[in-house]
Amino acid sequence: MKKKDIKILLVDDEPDILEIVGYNLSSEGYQIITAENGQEGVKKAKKELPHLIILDVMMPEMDGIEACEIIRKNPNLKNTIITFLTARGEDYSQVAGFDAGADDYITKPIKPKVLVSKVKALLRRFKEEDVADTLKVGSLVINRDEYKIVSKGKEIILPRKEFELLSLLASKPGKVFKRDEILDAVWGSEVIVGGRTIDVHIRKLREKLGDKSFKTIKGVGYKFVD
Amino acid sequence: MKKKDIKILLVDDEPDILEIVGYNLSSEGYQIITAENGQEGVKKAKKELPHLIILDVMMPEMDGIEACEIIRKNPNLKNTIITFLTARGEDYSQVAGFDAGADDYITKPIKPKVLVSKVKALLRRFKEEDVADTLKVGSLVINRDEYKIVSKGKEIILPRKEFELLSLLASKPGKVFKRDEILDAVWGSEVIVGGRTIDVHIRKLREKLGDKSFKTIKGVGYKFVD
DNA sequence: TAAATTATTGCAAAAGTGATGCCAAAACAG
DNA sequence: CTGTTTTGGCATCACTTTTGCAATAATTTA
Repeated sequence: MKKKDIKILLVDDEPDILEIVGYNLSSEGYQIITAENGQEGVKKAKKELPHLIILDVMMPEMDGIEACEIIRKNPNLKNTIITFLTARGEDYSQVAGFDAGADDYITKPIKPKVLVSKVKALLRRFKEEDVADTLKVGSLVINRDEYKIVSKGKEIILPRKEFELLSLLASKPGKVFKRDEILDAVWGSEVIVGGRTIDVHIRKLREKLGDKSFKTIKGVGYKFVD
Repeated sequence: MKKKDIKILLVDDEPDILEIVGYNLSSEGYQIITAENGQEGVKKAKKELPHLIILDVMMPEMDGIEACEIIRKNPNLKNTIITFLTARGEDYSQVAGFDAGADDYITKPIKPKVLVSKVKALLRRFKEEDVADTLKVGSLVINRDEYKIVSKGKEIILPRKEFELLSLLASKPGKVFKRDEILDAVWGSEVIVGGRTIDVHIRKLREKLGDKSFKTIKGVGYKFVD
């Protein structure tokens, strides 16, 4: 994974901090996303699935601790690195922070050099392959490595064929896949299966993920919409 | 083992000390972790498995001596180097410290140059291979060098194949390893073994480490979850 | 346009298939 | 000789596929 592909989410209510931290990290080549309070932070974390989150402890609306706890509960963010920003001497914050699931903390005042090297150190955990090969479509996250999907925050385990069918359809939301395209991709060109087989699998997916996600185009095939 | 991979845990209740020592060591390229009291120190030591721990003797909550004793009892930290920070002239501390299992001590006031060279000297003991090559996953610690694992505080000896299988699966918790990936990695691509061999080893691991840690994805492979 | 015909898809239950768990015993290695 | 690894044979269970029919939509015909 290249530096450019690494997303860092910055959450702080002070624009100055966002500015200085953001500047230093983006000039290192990282992709920076910012949020100005805990709620926005949580929202963006879920949406962007960043690799590292830097979270100010003291914030209006929702403080960093609470945000951290919420983020950690999301199965897609379980492995995201979270580090707190705390004023020096705020003992309490640090302990509570670790309890909430933080990986590290950075003390203010911030020294750019220290910050950057800390971030590098934290990200070093990720080897290239460690970054999950995930596909995100609407409220749906498909994780090919772990062979699981997360829909609306809930993990769902799918059998093999259903998983592959879903992966195919969700790979291009809106696109209509013809029945023989589906057969080719999921079942392979050699295998001969009856015509009703696809319907049945579509039906299973509809049961598990909701009716409206899969649309039938009569005489043609199916498509996935989010 | 590279410098960047060496973790040093700093435990001191004075932020200034953490600051100055941390700064000097991290600019030498070491990875620094800090804690502000003994309890937090012990917690982080267990979590991070640092290679060197610098421990202030006088601290609220839990003093350095006590922390040191606790740390030494943990099988995963048996070989960690522990050095005390003591005010000059505190003879008593030094003696008690060695009893508690410390390897060295550093006297305040701290001179950066002395500190850095002392740390280097202490770490020099480690030849590259000596640094325990451990992998920590949830309540499980895998020590590739010593060919043993520690699960929930208990040491478990595993036969070679079982150990390698576990290492592989635990190297990426959550990731599904396909049967042929497993065969390739554990048995090697030349060796041909029957299909039931993997099951049997998985079963052994389940017996020894608990059922729920290993999940079967039918038609795909296995994954480890913590 | 309405009704009838035909093609296409939805659905549920049943049957089929194959992968996995498990055991006991053989082969192997130290 | 002891503990580890591999194998083969079943039993089982989960997933896949089939099948037959109902429902729906498209097409034709009156």
